[in-house]
Amino acid sequence: MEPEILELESFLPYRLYRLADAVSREFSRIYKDRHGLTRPEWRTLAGLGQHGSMTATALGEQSAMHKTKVSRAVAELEQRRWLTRKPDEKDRRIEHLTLTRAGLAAYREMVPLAKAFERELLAKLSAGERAAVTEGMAALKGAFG
Amino acid sequence: MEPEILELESFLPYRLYRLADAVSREFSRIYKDRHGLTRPEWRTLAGLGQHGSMTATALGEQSAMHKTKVSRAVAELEQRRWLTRKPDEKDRRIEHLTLTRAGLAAYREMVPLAKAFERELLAKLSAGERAAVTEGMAALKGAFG
DNA sequence: CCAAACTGGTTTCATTTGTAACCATCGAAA
DNA sequence: TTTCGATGGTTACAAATGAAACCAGTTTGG
Repeated sequence: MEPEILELESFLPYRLYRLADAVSREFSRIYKDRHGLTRPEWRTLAGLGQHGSMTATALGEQSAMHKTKVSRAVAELEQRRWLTRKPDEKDRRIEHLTLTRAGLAAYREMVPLAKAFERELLAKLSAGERAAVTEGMAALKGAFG
Repeated sequence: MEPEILELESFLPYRLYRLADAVSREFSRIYKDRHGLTRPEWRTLAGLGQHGSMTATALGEQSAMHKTKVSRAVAELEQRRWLTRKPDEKDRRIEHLTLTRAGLAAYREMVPLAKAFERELLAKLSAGERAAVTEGMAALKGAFG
């Protein structure tokens, strides 16, 4: 019997990973080069900018990060004085995280850059291709739960 | 002026990364749980299984790995006696890597599992969705170079 | 022929990551 | 109330990673 061969280049998990990695790496220049942020730090900033105030657990859920990543990212952003922690009144295990003025400023500076990045990427696609991207990703996401 | 907000959940780089990570993590069980391989090791195995014999540099190009990753993966697989190195006759810097019988056996065992994984994932999609995935990924890949 | 530039590959070091253990606090049940 | 299991979050430790330095060996240009 013919030995089976797997063509890595067309193997879905590989292609998907490679693509995400390339896009992500390119995008990371926006927060890494500019402010020396790591990805978890960027996501933390993005989460808090978007929602105003969150707990570490909520951050982890929203942005799909392990709690240790969140913990370290928060610690770093706190060092920079980009966010502050406020203990919860009722439950003393919980801390509410909020961006400081400086953190908010950084966030506001980065949002347009992020949007421009996405826009420019999508602008290279035809309308049909954009639709395919949207549909394909939604389908995969759905298929995966 | 209204402060701009970025919705992380619908931000393309984030969604893409998250999806790839989920798929990749799930797939990794096949080589990690079964043989304790890392991703670079799996890719090395896959590359050699597919092409028969390659240099480290070629491996890196084919499977998008940094040369240090290749170097370490190769060293580990050599330890396991899953591959051997043969120096090039003409150019003594180069080594030709080939799977041993044991390496090939592991490869042959994993290929059907990998294919089944992909097949089952795609089976959850409609024909149209599958087409969308294919088109969308190709478009993004093209847009990115 | 020889120095300089380049290439294949490894090693070193600092950083990032994941797992598991951990500490404190809370909620429920006896 | 006391105890026990869950939860929010941090820390410790080991493994994975990336950047840059490094060591051959090879090519190129003078």
